[in-house]
Amino acid sequence: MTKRRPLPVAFFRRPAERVARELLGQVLVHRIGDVDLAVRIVETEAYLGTGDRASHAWRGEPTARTSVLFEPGGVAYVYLVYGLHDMFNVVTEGAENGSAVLVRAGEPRIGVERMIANRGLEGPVGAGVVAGGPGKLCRAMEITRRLNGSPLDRGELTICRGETLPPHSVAVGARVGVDYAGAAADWPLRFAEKGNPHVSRPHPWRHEIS
DNA sequence: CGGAAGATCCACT
DNA sequence: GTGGATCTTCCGA
Repeated sequence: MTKRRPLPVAFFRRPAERVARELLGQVLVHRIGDVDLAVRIVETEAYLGTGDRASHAWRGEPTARTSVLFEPGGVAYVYLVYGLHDMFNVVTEGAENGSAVLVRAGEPRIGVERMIANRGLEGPVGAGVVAGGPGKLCRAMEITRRLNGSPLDRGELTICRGETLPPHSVAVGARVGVDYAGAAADWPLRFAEKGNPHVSRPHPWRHEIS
């Protein structure tokens, strides 16, 4: 029941780093029947695919799990980590390199009570508790592997036009939880809205443009 | 075909 | 700050 316009696929068919940065401030909407759940995206990470040891697609060849990473940008890549948590990503660029953007945190906007219930909590809750983390966001938004490969410019799960953050509002740092990735672990591919309390965790931001 | 490791979260010390 | 939960995926043999 949200009157918003989904971003066109052209938005996603650009370099992952650019998409990750510009996804901040946009709105992720999950329409379930006639009910909407929505969060404003406040934290993302780019995964470059081929050659990026932190990426599931770093070898450059699709596998059973990663086949949707090698589809043209604009579809969802949802997978399970640690046997417990779903992770929601947006596939970017063309079909060549398997790049994607992980959505790490959102600011609850629509359907907040339902999201709180989905997380097994009772309101009111503090900032970042409901969707401040990739696993928490998926749980709150009812995003599961069922939506793997789903288009994001139409249908049940969409990313809609919100706002575009000015450069001075964006913090940049190293990606979280990828220590195994060698040199790629230090690449500055994590983006967040500067100072937003819903961001998943404090981190030594590498460039805080003020 | 076995096993190691994982883009996390939560409870507990 | 540390450890356990939980299970799929993928590599190497």
